Amino acid sequence: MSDNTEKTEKIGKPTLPEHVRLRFCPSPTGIPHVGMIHTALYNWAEARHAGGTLIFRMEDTDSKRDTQESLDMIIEALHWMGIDWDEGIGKGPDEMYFQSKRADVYAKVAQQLLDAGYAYESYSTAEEIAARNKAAGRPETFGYDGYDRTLSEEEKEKFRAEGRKPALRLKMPDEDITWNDLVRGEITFKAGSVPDYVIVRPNGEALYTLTNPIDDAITEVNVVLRGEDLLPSTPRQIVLYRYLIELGIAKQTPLFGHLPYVMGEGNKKLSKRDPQSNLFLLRDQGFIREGLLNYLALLGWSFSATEDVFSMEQFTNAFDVRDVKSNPAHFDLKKAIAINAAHIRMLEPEDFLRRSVPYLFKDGAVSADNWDALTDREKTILIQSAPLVQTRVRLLSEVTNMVAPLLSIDEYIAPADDAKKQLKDDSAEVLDKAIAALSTLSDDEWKTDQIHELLSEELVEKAGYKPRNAFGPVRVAMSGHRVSPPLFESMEIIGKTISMARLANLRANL
RNA sequence: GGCCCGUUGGUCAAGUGGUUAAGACACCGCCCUUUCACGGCGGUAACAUGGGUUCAAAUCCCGUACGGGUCACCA
Repeated sequence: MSDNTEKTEKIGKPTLPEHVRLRFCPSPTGIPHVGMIHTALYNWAEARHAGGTLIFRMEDTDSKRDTQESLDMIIEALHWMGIDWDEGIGKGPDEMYFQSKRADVYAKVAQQLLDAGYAYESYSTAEEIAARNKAAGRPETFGYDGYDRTLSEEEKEKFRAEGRKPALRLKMPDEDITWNDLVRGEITFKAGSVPDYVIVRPNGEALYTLTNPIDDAITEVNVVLRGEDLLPSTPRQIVLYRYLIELGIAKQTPLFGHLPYVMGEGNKKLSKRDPQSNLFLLRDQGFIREGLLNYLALLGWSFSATEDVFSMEQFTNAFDVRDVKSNPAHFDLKKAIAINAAHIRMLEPEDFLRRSVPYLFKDGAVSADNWDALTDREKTILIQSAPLVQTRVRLLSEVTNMVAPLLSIDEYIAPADDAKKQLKDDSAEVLDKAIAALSTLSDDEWKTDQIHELLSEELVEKAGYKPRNAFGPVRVAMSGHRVSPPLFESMEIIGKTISMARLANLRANL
Protein backbone atom coordinates (compact mmCIF):
# COMPACT_ATOMS: atom_id res chain seq x y z
CA MET A 1 0.00 0.00 0.00
CA SER A 2 1.22 3.46 -0.74
CA ASP A 3 0.31 6.84 0.58
CA ASN A 4 -0.48 10.05 -1.19
CA THR A 5 2.57 11.95 -0.09
CA GLU A 6 4.71 9.46 -1.90
CA LYS A 7 2.55 9.63 -4.97
CA THR A 8 2.98 13.35 -5.41
CA GLU A 9 6.65 13.54 -4.63
CA LYS A 10 8.06 12.54 -7.99
CA ILE A 11 9.28 15.70 -9.63
CA GLY A 12 7.86 16.40 -13.03
CA LYS A 13 5.88 13.21 -13.16
CA PRO A 14 2.11 12.85 -13.00
CA THR A 15 0.34 11.90 -9.83
CA LEU A 16 -1.09 8.42 -10.00
CA PRO A 17 -4.80 7.85 -9.55
CA GLU A 18 -6.04 6.77 -6.16
CA HIS A 19 -6.99 3.38 -7.47
CA VAL A 20 -4.81 2.34 -10.37
CA ARG A 21 -6.16 0.02 -13.02
CA LEU A 22 -3.56 -1.45 -15.31
CA ARG A 23 -3.59 -4.10 -17.95
CA PHE A 24 -1.32 -6.54 -19.66
CA CYS A 25 -2.52 -7.32 -23.15
CA PRO A 26 -0.19 -9.35 -25.33
CA SER A 27 -0.92 -10.84 -28.69
CA PRO A 28 -0.70 -14.63 -28.77
CA THR A 29 1.90 -14.78 -31.51
CA GLY A 30 4.86 -16.86 -30.51
CA ILE A 31 6.78 -18.01 -27.49
CA PRO A 32 6.83 -16.01 -24.26
CA HIS A 33 9.53 -13.46 -24.68
CA VAL A 34 11.58 -11.86 -21.96
CA GLY A 35 10.69 -8.39 -23.24
CA MET A 36 7.02 -9.23 -22.95
CA ILE A 37 7.44 -10.59 -19.45
CA HIS A 38 9.38 -7.47 -18.50
CA THR A 39 6.38 -5.36 -19.47
CA ALA A 40 4.00 -7.69 -17.66
CA LEU A 41 6.20 -7.55 -14.60
CA TYR A 42 6.19 -3.77 -14.34
CA ASN A 43 2.44 -3.61 -14.83
CA TRP A 44 1.97 -6.23 -12.16
CA ALA A 45 4.39 -4.55 -9.77
CA GLU A 46 2.71 -1.19 -10.14
CA ALA A 47 -0.71 -2.71 -9.54
CA ARG A 48 0.48 -4.64 -6.51
CA HIS A 49 2.44 -1.72 -5.13
CA ALA A 50 -0.52 0.60 -5.20
CA GLY A 51 -3.11 -1.97 -4.23
CA GLY A 52 -4.65 -1.51 -7.65
CA THR A 53 -6.07 -3.83 -10.25
CA LEU A 54 -4.33 -5.72 -13.02
CA ILE A 55 -6.35 -6.84 -16.03
CA PHE A 56 -5.11 -9.59 -18.33
CA ARG A 57 -6.56 -9.46 -21.81
CA MET A 58 -5.70 -10.98 -25.19
CA GLU A 59 -5.25 -8.81 -28.25
CA ASP A 60 -5.94 -11.54 -30.76
CA THR A 61 -7.21 -9.46 -33.63
CA ASP A 62 -4.71 -10.82 -36.12
CA SER A 63 -6.20 -14.19 -36.95
CA LYS A 64 -3.36 -15.00 -39.33
CA ARG A 65 -0.69 -14.95 -36.66
CA ASP A 66 -2.50 -15.78 -33.43
CA THR A 67 -2.32 -19.30 -32.02
CA GLN A 68 -3.88 -21.16 -29.13
CA GLU A 69 -0.49 -22.67 -28.37
CA SER A 70 0.99 -19.23 -27.85
CA LEU A 71 -1.86 -18.25 -25.55
CA ASP A 72 -1.31 -21.36 -23.43
CA MET A 73 2.38 -20.63 -23.18
CA ILE A 74 1.84 -17.03 -22.15
CA ILE A 75 -0.46 -18.14 -19.35
CA GLU A 76 2.02 -20.76 -18.24
CA ALA A 77 4.78 -18.18 -18.28
CA LEU A 78 2.80 -15.80 -16.09
CA HIS A 79 1.97 -18.58 -13.66
CA TRP A 80 5.56 -19.65 -13.47
CA MET A 81 6.77 -16.12 -12.85
CA GLY A 82 4.18 -15.63 -10.15
CA ILE A 83 2.48 -12.80 -12.00
CA ASP A 84 -1.20 -12.93 -11.16
CA TRP A 85 -4.10 -10.77 -12.27
CA ASP A 86 -7.38 -9.59 -10.82
CA GLU A 87 -9.64 -9.34 -13.81
CA GLY A 88 -9.43 -10.84 -17.25
CA ILE A 89 -8.83 -14.20 -18.81
CA GLY A 90 -10.17 -16.98 -16.63
CA LYS A 91 -11.79 -14.47 -14.31
CA GLY A 92 -14.64 -13.32 -16.48
CA PRO A 93 -16.44 -14.01 -19.75
CA ASP A 94 -14.19 -14.65 -22.73
CA GLU A 95 -16.30 -12.17 -24.71
CA MET A 96 -14.87 -9.51 -22.44
CA TYR A 97 -11.17 -10.35 -22.59
CA PHE A 98 -10.56 -11.87 -26.01
CA GLN A 99 -10.68 -9.22 -28.69
CA SER A 100 -11.41 -11.85 -31.29
CA LYS A 101 -14.80 -12.27 -29.64
CA ARG A 102 -15.65 -8.58 -29.53
CA ALA A 103 -16.12 -7.61 -33.16
CA ASP A 104 -19.63 -6.34 -32.49
CA VAL A 105 -18.43 -3.97 -29.79
CA TYR A 106 -15.81 -2.46 -32.06
CA ALA A 107 -18.17 -2.22 -35.01
CA LYS A 108 -20.64 -0.28 -32.94
CA VAL A 109 -18.04 2.20 -31.71
CA ALA A 110 -16.62 2.55 -35.22
CA GLN A 111 -20.07 3.47 -36.47
CA GLN A 112 -20.48 6.04 -33.71
CA LEU A 113 -17.12 7.55 -34.59
CA LEU A 114 -18.13 7.72 -38.22
CA ASP A 115 -21.52 9.22 -37.45
CA ALA A 116 -19.95 11.85 -35.23
CA GLY A 117 -17.51 12.84 -37.96
CA TYR A 118 -14.46 11.80 -35.98
CA ALA A 119 -13.67 9.11 -38.49
CA TYR A 120 -14.16 8.95 -42.23
CA GLU A 121 -14.21 6.49 -45.07
CA SER A 122 -10.96 6.08 -46.90
CA TYR A 123 -10.87 4.45 -50.30
CA SER A 124 -7.19 5.04 -51.07
CA THR A 125 -5.09 1.98 -51.61
CA ALA A 126 -1.48 1.82 -50.46
CA GLU A 127 -0.40 2.11 -54.09
CA GLU A 128 -2.45 5.21 -54.65
CA ILE A 129 -1.10 6.88 -51.54
CA ALA A 130 2.48 6.11 -52.55
CA ALA A 131 1.81 7.40 -56.05
CA ARG A 132 0.38 10.66 -54.76
CA ASN A 133 3.31 11.14 -52.43
CA LYS A 134 5.74 10.53 -55.24
CA ALA A 135 3.94 12.92 -57.55
CA ALA A 136 3.99 15.61 -54.88
CA GLY A 137 7.68 15.11 -54.28
CA ARG A 138 7.16 13.70 -50.79
CA PRO A 139 9.26 10.82 -49.57
CA GLU A 140 7.66 7.42 -49.99
CA THR A 141 7.65 6.97 -46.25
CA PHE A 142 5.60 10.11 -45.80
CA GLY A 143 2.57 8.01 -45.07
CA TYR A 144 -1.07 8.78 -45.60
CA ASP A 145 -1.81 12.22 -47.03
CA GLY A 146 -5.35 12.82 -45.85
CA TYR A 147 -6.72 12.56 -49.37
CA ASP A 148 -10.06 10.96 -48.48
CA ARG A 149 -10.83 13.38 -45.70
CA THR A 150 -12.59 15.78 -48.03
CA LEU A 151 -14.19 13.32 -50.39
CA SER A 152 -17.63 14.41 -51.50
CA GLU A 153 -20.61 12.09 -51.41
CA GLU A 154 -20.46 11.82 -55.19
CA GLU A 155 -16.81 10.79 -55.13
CA LYS A 156 -17.47 8.19 -52.49
CA GLU A 157 -20.37 6.88 -54.50
CA LYS A 158 -18.11 6.57 -57.50
CA PHE A 159 -15.62 4.46 -55.53
CA ARG A 160 -18.42 2.29 -54.22
CA ALA A 161 -19.68 1.81 -57.74
CA GLU A 162 -16.22 0.48 -58.59
CA GLY A 163 -16.80 -2.15 -55.95
CA ARG A 164 -14.40 -0.60 -53.48
CA LYS A 165 -14.94 -0.85 -49.78
CA PRO A 166 -13.61 1.82 -47.49
CA ALA A 167 -11.27 1.55 -44.57
CA LEU A 168 -12.09 3.86 -41.69
CA ARG A 169 -9.56 6.45 -40.69
CA LEU A 170 -9.50 8.59 -37.61
CA LYS A 171 -9.24 12.33 -38.09
CA MET A 172 -6.20 13.83 -36.41
CA PRO A 173 -6.57 17.46 -35.33
CA ASP A 174 -4.12 20.06 -36.57
CA GLU A 175 -2.50 20.77 -33.25
CA ASP A 176 0.37 19.69 -31.03
CA ILE A 177 -0.34 16.65 -28.86
CA THR A 178 1.35 16.62 -25.46
CA TRP A 179 1.26 14.29 -22.52
CA ASN A 180 3.25 13.81 -19.36
CA ASP A 181 4.75 10.36 -19.64
CA LEU A 182 5.13 8.39 -16.42
CA VAL A 183 8.64 7.38 -17.31
CA ARG A 184 9.81 10.05 -19.73
CA GLY A 185 8.14 13.23 -18.57
CA GLU A 186 6.58 15.66 -21.02
CA ILE A 187 6.45 14.55 -24.65
CA THR A 188 5.06 16.59 -27.52
CA PHE A 189 4.28 15.55 -31.06
CA LYS A 190 4.07 18.50 -33.39
CA ALA A 191 0.91 19.26 -35.29
CA GLY A 192 0.82 17.53 -38.63
CA SER A 193 3.37 14.90 -37.71
CA VAL A 194 0.81 12.18 -37.21
CA PRO A 195 -1.32 11.24 -40.21
CA ASP A 196 -4.92 10.08 -40.08
CA TYR A 197 -4.75 6.39 -39.39
CA VAL A 198 -6.80 3.32 -40.16
CA ILE A 199 -8.99 1.97 -37.39
CA VAL A 200 -11.13 -0.47 -39.37
CA ARG A 201 -10.18 -2.54 -42.38
CA PRO A 202 -12.35 -2.45 -45.52
CA ASN A 203 -13.61 -5.90 -44.55
CA GLY A 204 -14.89 -4.52 -41.27
CA GLU A 205 -12.18 -5.89 -38.98
CA ALA A 206 -11.17 -3.46 -36.29
CA LEU A 207 -7.47 -2.86 -35.85
CA TYR A 208 -5.39 -2.69 -32.73
CA THR A 209 -5.44 1.10 -32.99
CA LEU A 210 -9.14 1.00 -32.23
CA THR A 211 -9.60 -2.13 -30.16
CA ASN A 212 -6.90 -1.36 -27.66
CA PRO A 213 -8.22 2.02 -26.51
CA ILE A 214 -11.82 0.83 -26.60
CA ASP A 215 -11.13 -2.08 -24.27
CA ASP A 216 -9.00 0.09 -22.04
CA ALA A 217 -11.81 2.62 -21.92
CA ILE A 218 -14.53 0.09 -21.21
CA THR A 219 -12.56 -1.56 -18.43
CA GLU A 220 -11.60 1.87 -17.11
CA VAL A 221 -7.88 1.36 -17.36
CA ASN A 222 -6.24 4.50 -16.06
CA VAL A 223 -2.55 3.64 -16.29
CA VAL A 224 -1.05 2.27 -19.48
CA LEU A 225 2.44 0.85 -19.19
CA ARG A 226 3.81 -0.49 -22.46
CA GLY A 227 6.89 -0.73 -24.60
CA GLU A 228 8.69 2.23 -26.04
CA ASP A 229 7.85 1.02 -29.53
CA LEU A 230 4.28 2.17 -28.97
CA LEU A 231 5.31 5.69 -28.13
CA PRO A 232 4.61 7.09 -31.61
CA SER A 233 1.10 5.68 -31.51
CA THR A 234 0.26 7.48 -28.29
CA PRO A 235 -0.74 10.82 -29.83
CA ARG A 236 -3.16 8.90 -32.02
CA GLN A 237 -4.67 7.18 -29.06
CA ILE A 238 -4.93 10.37 -27.09
CA VAL A 239 -6.99 11.85 -29.89
CA LEU A 240 -9.14 8.75 -30.08
CA TYR A 241 -9.72 9.04 -26.36
CA ARG A 242 -11.00 12.57 -26.77
CA TYR A 243 -13.58 11.27 -29.19
CA LEU A 244 -14.45 8.33 -26.97
CA ILE A 245 -14.97 10.68 -24.07
CA GLU A 246 -17.18 12.88 -26.27
CA LEU A 247 -19.21 9.80 -27.15
CA GLY A 248 -19.51 8.80 -23.52
CA ILE A 249 -17.56 5.59 -24.03
CA ALA A 250 -14.45 6.59 -22.08
CA LYS A 251 -14.40 8.36 -18.76
CA GLN A 252 -10.88 9.67 -19.03
CA THR A 253 -7.62 9.48 -20.87
CA PRO A 254 -5.25 7.12 -19.07
CA LEU A 255 -1.78 8.05 -17.93
CA PHE A 256 0.87 6.60 -20.22
CA GLY A 257 4.27 5.25 -19.32
CA HIS A 258 6.60 4.01 -22.04
CA LEU A 259 8.98 1.41 -20.75
CA PRO A 260 12.53 0.95 -21.99
CA TYR A 261 13.45 -1.97 -24.18
CA VAL A 262 15.36 -4.98 -23.04
CA MET A 263 18.29 -5.20 -25.42
CA GLY A 264 20.15 -8.25 -26.64
CA GLU A 265 23.57 -8.41 -28.21
CA GLY A 266 24.70 -5.18 -29.81
CA ASN A 267 22.29 -2.31 -30.05
CA LYS A 268 19.27 -4.31 -30.92
CA LYS A 269 16.13 -5.03 -29.05
CA LEU A 270 16.20 -8.50 -27.56
CA SER A 271 14.82 -10.62 -30.37
CA LYS A 272 13.68 -14.16 -30.83
CA ARG A 273 17.13 -14.87 -32.20
CA ASP A 274 18.71 -14.19 -28.83
CA PRO A 275 18.61 -17.35 -26.73
CA GLN A 276 18.14 -15.26 -23.59
CA SER A 277 14.86 -13.99 -24.97
CA ASN A 278 13.07 -17.29 -24.49
CA LEU A 279 11.63 -17.45 -21.01
CA PHE A 280 11.20 -21.21 -21.05
CA LEU A 281 14.75 -21.70 -22.22
CA LEU A 282 15.95 -19.69 -19.24
CA ARG A 283 13.80 -21.82 -16.99
CA ASP A 284 15.21 -24.99 -18.54
CA GLN A 285 18.67 -23.66 -17.88
CA GLY A 286 17.82 -23.58 -14.22
CA PHE A 287 16.69 -20.06 -13.47
CA ILE A 288 14.27 -19.94 -10.58
CA ARG A 289 11.43 -17.50 -10.72
CA GLU A 290 12.69 -15.35 -7.89
CA GLY A 291 16.06 -14.94 -9.54
CA LEU A 292 14.81 -14.17 -13.01
CA LEU A 293 12.14 -11.85 -11.74
CA ASN A 294 14.69 -10.00 -9.63
CA TYR A 295 17.05 -9.63 -12.55
CA LEU A 296 14.34 -8.51 -14.96
CA ALA A 297 13.12 -5.95 -12.46
CA LEU A 298 16.61 -4.47 -12.45
CA LEU A 299 16.50 -3.78 -16.17
CA GLY A 300 15.33 -0.19 -16.11
CA TRP A 301 14.80 0.20 -12.41
CA SER A 302 16.81 -0.05 -9.24
CA PHE A 303 15.68 -1.41 -5.94
CA SER A 304 17.94 0.74 -3.81
CA ALA A 305 21.25 2.50 -4.04
CA THR A 306 23.18 -0.38 -2.53
CA GLU A 307 21.11 -3.57 -2.72
CA ASP A 308 20.13 -5.44 -5.82
CA VAL A 309 18.92 -8.75 -4.47
CA PHE A 310 15.37 -8.66 -3.20
CA SER A 311 12.23 -10.70 -2.76
CA MET A 312 9.06 -10.34 -4.77
CA GLU A 313 7.42 -8.71 -1.80
CA GLN A 314 10.23 -6.21 -1.40
CA PHE A 315 9.96 -5.54 -5.10
CA THR A 316 6.28 -4.70 -5.12
CA ASN A 317 6.69 -2.63 -1.99
CA ALA A 318 9.40 -0.50 -3.53
CA PHE A 319 8.30 -0.27 -7.15
CA ASP A 320 7.10 2.98 -8.64
CA VAL A 321 6.90 3.27 -12.40
CA ARG A 322 7.93 6.90 -12.13
CA ASP A 323 11.38 5.72 -11.05
CA VAL A 324 11.85 3.63 -14.16
CA LYS A 325 14.72 4.78 -16.35
CA SER A 326 13.91 5.73 -19.90
CA ASN A 327 16.96 4.28 -21.62
CA PRO A 328 17.18 0.69 -22.82
CA ALA A 329 19.09 -1.92 -20.83
CA HIS A 330 21.06 -4.89 -22.11
CA PHE A 331 20.27 -8.36 -20.85
CA ASP A 332 23.51 -9.55 -19.24
CA LEU A 333 23.35 -13.29 -18.75
CA LYS A 334 26.27 -13.25 -16.32
CA LYS A 335 24.59 -10.88 -13.96
CA ALA A 336 21.29 -12.66 -14.37
CA ILE A 337 22.99 -15.87 -13.30
CA ALA A 338 24.68 -14.19 -10.36
CA ILE A 339 21.36 -12.85 -9.12
CA ASN A 340 19.81 -16.27 -9.61
CA ALA A 341 22.63 -17.83 -7.59
CA ALA A 342 21.91 -15.47 -4.72
CA HIS A 343 18.27 -16.56 -4.74
CA ILE A 344 19.18 -20.24 -4.89
CA ARG A 345 21.30 -19.77 -1.78
CA MET A 346 18.38 -18.15 0.01
CA LEU A 347 16.07 -21.11 -0.66
CA GLU A 348 15.16 -23.40 2.22
CA PRO A 349 17.12 -26.63 1.61
CA GLU A 350 13.96 -28.66 1.17
CA ASP A 351 12.56 -26.18 -1.29
CA PHE A 352 15.85 -26.18 -3.13
CA LEU A 353 15.71 -29.97 -3.43
CA ARG A 354 12.11 -30.08 -4.55
CA ARG A 355 12.87 -27.63 -7.32
CA SER A 356 16.02 -29.48 -8.32
CA VAL A 357 14.42 -32.88 -8.76
CA PRO A 358 12.93 -32.26 -12.22
CA TYR A 359 16.37 -31.26 -13.46
CA LEU A 360 17.97 -34.29 -11.86
CA PHE A 361 15.35 -36.53 -13.39
CA LYS A 362 15.84 -35.05 -16.82
CA ASP A 363 19.54 -35.78 -16.49
CA GLY A 364 18.86 -39.34 -15.39
CA ALA A 365 20.31 -38.89 -11.92
CA VAL A 366 17.16 -39.80 -9.97
CA SER A 367 14.23 -42.16 -10.45
CA ALA A 368 11.34 -39.70 -10.52
CA ASP A 369 10.55 -36.15 -11.55
CA ASN A 370 9.15 -35.09 -8.22
CA TRP A 371 10.42 -35.25 -4.68
CA ASP A 372 7.65 -37.37 -3.20
CA ALA A 373 8.18 -40.17 -5.69
CA LEU A 374 11.88 -40.47 -4.97
CA THR A 375 13.31 -43.53 -3.21
CA ASP A 376 14.25 -43.24 0.44
CA ARG A 377 17.88 -43.63 -0.43
CA GLU A 378 17.68 -40.76 -2.93
CA LYS A 379 15.93 -38.55 -0.43
CA THR A 380 18.44 -39.32 2.28
CA ILE A 381 21.41 -38.56 0.08
CA LEU A 382 19.87 -35.39 -1.31
CA ILE A 383 19.00 -34.10 2.14
CA GLN A 384 22.56 -34.70 3.27
CA SER A 385 24.05 -33.03 0.24
CA ALA A 386 21.73 -30.06 -0.11
CA PRO A 387 23.76 -27.70 2.07
CA LEU A 388 26.92 -28.73 0.26
CA VAL A 389 25.64 -27.98 -3.21
CA GLN A 390 23.46 -24.99 -2.57
CA THR A 391 26.36 -22.56 -2.38
CA ARG A 392 28.00 -24.21 -5.37
CA VAL A 393 25.35 -23.91 -8.06
CA ARG A 394 24.06 -20.83 -9.79
CA LEU A 395 21.44 -22.59 -11.90
CA LEU A 396 19.37 -25.63 -11.00
CA SER A 397 20.68 -27.41 -14.07
CA GLU A 398 24.08 -27.48 -12.37
CA VAL A 399 22.85 -29.61 -9.49
CA THR A 400 23.24 -32.85 -11.41
CA ASN A 401 26.99 -32.61 -11.76
CA MET A 402 27.28 -31.95 -8.06
CA VAL A 403 25.12 -34.72 -6.71
CA ALA A 404 25.25 -37.42 -9.38
CA PRO A 405 28.46 -38.95 -7.97
CA LEU A 406 26.83 -39.03 -4.55
CA LEU A 407 23.67 -40.71 -5.79
CA SER A 408 25.39 -43.12 -8.09
CA ILE A 409 26.22 -46.64 -6.91
CA ASP A 410 28.81 -47.06 -9.62
CA GLU A 411 31.99 -48.60 -8.29
CA TYR A 412 34.09 -46.71 -10.75
CA ILE A 413 33.77 -43.16 -12.05
CA ALA A 414 36.06 -42.42 -14.95
CA PRO A 415 37.95 -39.18 -14.48
CA ALA A 416 36.64 -36.33 -16.61
CA ASP A 417 39.10 -34.30 -18.64
CA ASP A 418 39.29 -31.56 -16.04
CA ALA A 419 40.21 -34.17 -13.42
CA LYS A 420 43.05 -35.79 -15.30
CA LYS A 421 45.35 -32.91 -14.43
CA GLN A 422 44.86 -33.77 -10.79
CA LEU A 423 46.38 -37.17 -11.32
CA LYS A 424 50.14 -37.02 -10.96
CA ASP A 425 52.93 -39.58 -11.01
CA ASP A 426 52.56 -40.23 -7.33
CA SER A 427 48.79 -40.64 -7.45
CA ALA A 428 48.95 -44.43 -7.44
CA GLU A 429 51.05 -44.32 -4.32
CA VAL A 430 48.66 -41.84 -2.71
CA LEU A 431 45.69 -44.03 -3.49
CA ASP A 432 47.42 -47.12 -2.12
CA LYS A 433 48.12 -45.35 1.14
CA ALA A 434 44.60 -43.98 1.32
CA ILE A 435 43.10 -47.38 0.73
CA ALA A 436 45.33 -48.94 3.38
CA ALA A 437 44.46 -46.27 5.92
CA LEU A 438 40.75 -46.19 5.21
CA SER A 439 40.36 -49.94 5.39
CA THR A 440 41.08 -49.70 9.10
CA LEU A 441 37.87 -47.78 9.65
CA SER A 442 34.78 -49.72 10.59
CA ASP A 443 31.43 -48.94 9.02
CA ASP A 444 30.49 -47.02 12.16
CA GLU A 445 33.66 -44.99 12.04
CA TRP A 446 33.04 -43.94 8.42
CA LYS A 447 32.25 -40.33 9.32
CA THR A 448 33.38 -37.04 7.87
CA ASP A 449 35.57 -36.06 10.80
CA GLN A 450 37.21 -39.42 11.20
CA ILE A 451 37.92 -39.80 7.50
CA HIS A 452 39.39 -36.33 7.49
CA GLU A 453 41.52 -36.97 10.54
CA LEU A 454 42.80 -40.31 9.34
CA LEU A 455 43.65 -39.18 5.84
CA SER A 456 45.36 -36.03 7.06
CA GLU A 457 47.47 -38.02 9.45
CA GLU A 458 48.45 -40.79 7.06
CA LEU A 459 48.88 -38.84 3.85
CA VAL A 460 49.92 -35.37 4.94
CA GLU A 461 51.66 -35.76 8.25
CA LYS A 462 53.26 -39.20 7.95
CA ALA A 463 53.75 -39.53 4.21
CA GLY A 464 54.48 -35.85 3.72
CA TYR A 465 52.24 -35.09 0.76
CA LYS A 466 50.95 -31.60 0.25
CA PRO A 467 47.21 -31.52 0.97
CA ARG A 468 46.57 -30.61 -2.64
CA ASN A 469 48.38 -33.69 -3.91
CA ALA A 470 47.06 -35.94 -1.20
CA PHE A 471 43.37 -35.19 -1.59
CA GLY A 472 43.26 -34.48 -5.30
CA PRO A 473 43.34 -38.13 -6.40
CA VAL A 474 40.88 -39.12 -3.70
CA ARG A 475 38.50 -36.48 -4.92
CA VAL A 476 38.82 -37.68 -8.49
CA ALA A 477 38.12 -41.23 -7.35
CA MET A 478 34.95 -40.13 -5.60
CA SER A 479 33.55 -37.66 -8.09
CA GLY A 480 35.43 -38.00 -11.36
CA HIS A 481 35.93 -34.27 -11.26
CA ARG A 482 38.40 -31.69 -10.11
CA VAL A 483 35.54 -29.76 -8.52
CA SER A 484 33.05 -31.39 -6.20
CA PRO A 485 31.22 -30.88 -2.95
CA PRO A 486 33.48 -31.07 0.10
CA LEU A 487 35.43 -34.33 -0.05
CA PHE A 488 35.03 -35.94 3.37
CA GLU A 489 31.35 -35.13 3.56
CA SER A 490 30.98 -36.65 0.12
CA MET A 491 32.76 -39.82 1.23
CA GLU A 492 30.48 -40.20 4.17
CA ILE A 493 27.45 -39.82 1.94
CA ILE A 494 28.79 -42.26 -0.64
CA GLY A 495 29.49 -44.79 2.10
CA LYS A 496 32.39 -47.02 2.85
CA THR A 497 31.74 -49.83 0.40
CA ILE A 498 31.38 -47.72 -2.71
CA SER A 499 34.06 -45.27 -1.64
CA MET A 500 36.59 -48.06 -1.21
CA ALA A 501 35.58 -49.57 -4.54
CA ARG A 502 36.02 -46.28 -6.33
CA LEU A 503 39.44 -45.80 -4.82
CA ALA A 504 40.54 -49.27 -5.81
CA ASN A 505 39.16 -48.99 -9.30
CA LEU A 506 40.75 -45.64 -9.97
CA ARG A 507 44.03 -47.09 -8.72
CA ALA A 508 43.61 -50.03 -11.07
CA ASN A 509 42.88 -47.79 -14.03
CA LEU A 510 45.82 -45.45 -13.61
C1' G B 1 14.25 11.31 -44.95
C1' G B 2 10.02 13.33 -41.27
C1' C B 3 8.62 12.63 -36.31
C1' C B 4 9.84 10.79 -31.44
C1' C B 5 13.01 8.66 -27.68
C1' G B 6 17.76 7.85 -25.66
C1' U B 7 23.46 8.59 -24.27
C1' U B 8 27.24 7.98 -16.23
C1' G B 9 32.94 2.31 -16.14
C1' G B 10 32.51 -3.87 -20.41
C1' U B 11 27.10 -4.52 -18.38
C1' C B 12 23.07 -2.94 -14.80
C1' A B 13 22.76 1.40 -12.25
C1' A B 14 22.88 5.74 -7.80
C1' G B 15 22.83 10.76 -8.70
C1' U B 16 17.00 16.08 -9.10
C1' G B 17 23.21 22.74 -9.13
C1' G B 18 28.32 22.21 -4.61
C1' U B 19 29.89 14.24 -3.83
C1' U B 20 37.14 12.17 -3.29
C1' A B 21 30.91 10.54 -9.07
C1' A B 22 27.85 5.26 -4.86
C1' G B 23 26.72 0.10 -5.28
C1' A B 24 26.11 -4.62 -8.11
C1' C B 25 27.78 -8.15 -12.03
C1' A B 26 32.12 -9.26 -14.72
C1' C B 27 37.52 -8.96 -14.41
C1' C B 28 42.28 -8.88 -11.38
C1' G B 29 44.79 -9.59 -6.56
C1' C B 30 44.74 -11.11 -1.37
C1' C B 31 42.48 -13.77 3.01
C1' C B 32 39.61 -18.12 4.45
C1' U B 33 39.92 -23.23 2.55
C1' U B 34 41.64 -30.45 0.88
C1' U B 35 39.33 -28.70 -4.61
C1' C B 36 35.37 -25.54 -6.11
C1' A B 37 32.09 -22.33 -4.11
C1' C B 38 30.25 -19.25 -0.09
C1' G B 39 32.12 -15.27 2.93
C1' G B 40 35.69 -11.14 3.77
C1' C B 41 39.25 -7.36 2.02
C1' G B 42 41.38 -4.49 -1.92
C1' G B 43 42.12 -2.94 -7.19
C1' U B 44 41.37 -1.52 -12.67
C1' A B 45 37.42 1.15 -15.02
C1' A B 46 32.50 6.16 -16.45
C1' C B 47 29.43 11.52 -16.82
C1' A B 48 29.22 11.12 -25.90
C1' U B 49 30.61 16.18 -27.66
C1' G B 50 30.57 21.68 -28.34
C1' G B 51 28.46 26.04 -26.67
C1' G B 52 25.71 28.70 -23.11
C1' U B 53 23.14 29.96 -17.94
C1' U B 54 25.57 30.06 -12.99
C1' C B 55 30.16 31.82 -7.96
C1' A B 56 29.40 26.51 -9.04
C1' A B 57 26.84 21.86 -14.09
C1' A B 58 26.76 14.50 -14.68
C1' U B 59 22.55 17.51 -13.07
C1' C B 60 19.33 23.44 -16.37
C1' C B 61 19.12 25.41 -21.85
C1' C B 62 20.66 25.10 -27.11
C1' G B 63 23.38 22.76 -30.95
C1' U B 64 26.22 18.46 -32.83
C1' A B 65 27.48 13.38 -33.04
C1' C B 66 26.11 8.54 -32.20
C1' G B 67 22.36 4.77 -31.08
C1' G B 68 17.27 3.26 -31.15
C1' G B 69 12.08 3.38 -32.36
C1' U B 70 8.25 4.72 -35.65
C1' C B 71 6.17 6.42 -40.17
C1' A B 72 1.20 -0.84 -41.99
C1' C B 73 -5.54 -2.14 -44.03
C1' C B 74 0.84 -5.87 -37.56
C1' A B 75 0.39 -5.43 -32.48
